[in-house]
Amino acid sequence: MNSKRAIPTLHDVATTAGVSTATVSRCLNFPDRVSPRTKDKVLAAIEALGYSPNFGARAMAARRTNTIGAIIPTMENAIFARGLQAFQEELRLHGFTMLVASTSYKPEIEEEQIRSLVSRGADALLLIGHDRRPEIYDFLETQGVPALVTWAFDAASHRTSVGFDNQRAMQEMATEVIKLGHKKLALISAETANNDRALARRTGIYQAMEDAGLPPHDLQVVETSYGIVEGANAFGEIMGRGQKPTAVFCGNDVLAVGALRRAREMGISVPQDVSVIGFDDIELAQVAYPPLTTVHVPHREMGQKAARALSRLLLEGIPLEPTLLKTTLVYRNTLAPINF
Amino acid sequence: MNSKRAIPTLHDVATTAGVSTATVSRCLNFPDRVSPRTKDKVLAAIEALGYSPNFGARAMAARRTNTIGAIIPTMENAIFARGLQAFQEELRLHGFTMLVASTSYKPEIEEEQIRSLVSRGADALLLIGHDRRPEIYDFLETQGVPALVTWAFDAASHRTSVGFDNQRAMQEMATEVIKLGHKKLALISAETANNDRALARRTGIYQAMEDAGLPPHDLQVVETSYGIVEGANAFGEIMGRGQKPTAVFCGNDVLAVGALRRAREMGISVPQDVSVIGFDDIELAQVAYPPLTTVHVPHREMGQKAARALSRLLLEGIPLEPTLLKTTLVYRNTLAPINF
DNA sequence: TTGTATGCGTTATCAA
DNA sequence: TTGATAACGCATACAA
Repeated sequence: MNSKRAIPTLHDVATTAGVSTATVSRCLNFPDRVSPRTKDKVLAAIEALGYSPNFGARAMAARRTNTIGAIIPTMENAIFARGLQAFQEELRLHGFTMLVASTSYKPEIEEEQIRSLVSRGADALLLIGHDRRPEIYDFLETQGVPALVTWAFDAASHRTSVGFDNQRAMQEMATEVIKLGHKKLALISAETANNDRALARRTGIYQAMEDAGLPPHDLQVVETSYGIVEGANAFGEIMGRGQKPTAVFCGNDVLAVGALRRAREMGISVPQDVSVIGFDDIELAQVAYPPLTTVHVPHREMGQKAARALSRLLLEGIPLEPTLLKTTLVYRNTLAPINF
Repeated sequence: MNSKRAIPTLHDVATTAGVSTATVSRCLNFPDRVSPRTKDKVLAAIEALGYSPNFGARAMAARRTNTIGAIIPTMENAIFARGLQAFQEELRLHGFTMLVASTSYKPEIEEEQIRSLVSRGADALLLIGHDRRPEIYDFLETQGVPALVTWAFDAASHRTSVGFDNQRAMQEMATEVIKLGHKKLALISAETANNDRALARRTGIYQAMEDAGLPPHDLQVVETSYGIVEGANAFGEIMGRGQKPTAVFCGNDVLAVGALRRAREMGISVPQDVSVIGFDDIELAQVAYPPLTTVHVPHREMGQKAARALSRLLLEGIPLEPTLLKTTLVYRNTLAPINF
């Protein structure tokens, strides 16, 4: 009649099953190194008591957790969802569990989350982009926690990454847009302060303009935080000015969808009056109206390869190696030649 | 010149600072119970060594983790994002950390995740909906882990929840739709098998039809898994049949957006030819074209209240109590009277 | 204010 | 195949 039974431990299971704790432990971790008879007894005891192993104790004794942490800027939209999903699925195949944390794009929070996951015993970490204080990398090193950067690829960085070339991807798109006759360009960018992807994408446009003999300085840039509403407002701001662009690049699809929405509200036709270009090719891009012309990022492939690389490192000691993935341009209905 | 320094522990910090481990521990947990002088020494040592507390050891010694687990069906879309964000923000205020896990709407995976989070020492759990095997609740009880159900409110259930009445919400909407003259109704539903929210929403429509003297049996129901594409296909299926409805309810906004897309592709005008109704009122609903008429769910409020309830339980021992939140109907542009 | 000593639940080494 | 036992890193009751 105890109103509060204690939480069952390995020891309780051992007692109930009439064996030693070592045997119970083996039963859980190396089932074949234990006789069928004992195994049955133990499993029965586990079931009867509702035993669940204590992760902390296990981690401490085994010195590993089979857990890999993923730290992403935001869960609020689908940008990272598909890639993470693939990451998790692949990890699972190798016996690892994923732990996610988000940072709201704030470096302080990211550091906090990194420490938190390391402290929780993450065997490795998945990070987005290269941009962070060197102290963090030092910390990870002294803690012996390998980290893999994704969503970006920077040959110059000595940090290994599995990602794509943000600059080049955007540059390709911009080059096409310029070929179509667009000269007056604008960009709705995510904040570039602590975001190397956003920065690289902007640089890509500059580069394309330069290559085409257009003065990069003419690019109208509006930086804004994330969200459909923010994209809409930025678009309104740009189109409310004297010098109206004929093509508006967006740092990602979410901002682009916001832009499309505001365009509709303002009575501006896309792509007749202005072209709008996204980035990422998330599901939203297909269902936007009009369907969005954008840069396709191989999110699933990225997540999967990242998971494989990390698993192989942890399981077989195979070092991480830089992997560059290809992006492609997806033409839908929001981009038209200038002499439409 | 060691290529591999060991990970610093409390003991290392103590040695470096020339104090005992107890003092270092206090320094971390009760900074004011230690003299400024020693505190400085200790903090310096921590900094110098790059020390980070071992969560597992700490959890084991302290018998709590200040961590609350949240288990949601999916992270792939924004349905749960806003609520979770609010949940996390509020938890943070009370000193708790949120751990998220997702289940892909699969009961087996949910059970696995529940065990995993409990084993990780979660002090409490946030769950979505009531629907799960009683064994799970028993397990949580023997483990002493309180769980709070959200996204649903069932007065009949003895499990405490902070949520809204899915059936009533949908019933209200359906009643309005019927008042507008619609008699031929259809529903694109999420799979109802292990989803009490989806089930309740469907029941709500049945109820409204019955109240209005319409035979519930006439409701055309298509169940589908989650996603914009799935919603589109379901809509196509419904509109391809002989008996075309004049109003199509959707189990959530994501499915509805898919329906809108397919309608456009099929040359069907919304709401002139057919009305489309969503559920949830996520950001997507506002930017859909046409903007979606839907049921607004107070996601942020729900997350916040859930966090408060759990914090108070854990911190002050105040028991959880059932909380019913109100939903509202949001009229945008996808619903029109039948004699349009 | 500080230190000592013990225990938390598990794994893993070593014997049996 | 099994059992005894020593870590693992930390918090805390108690003593100083």
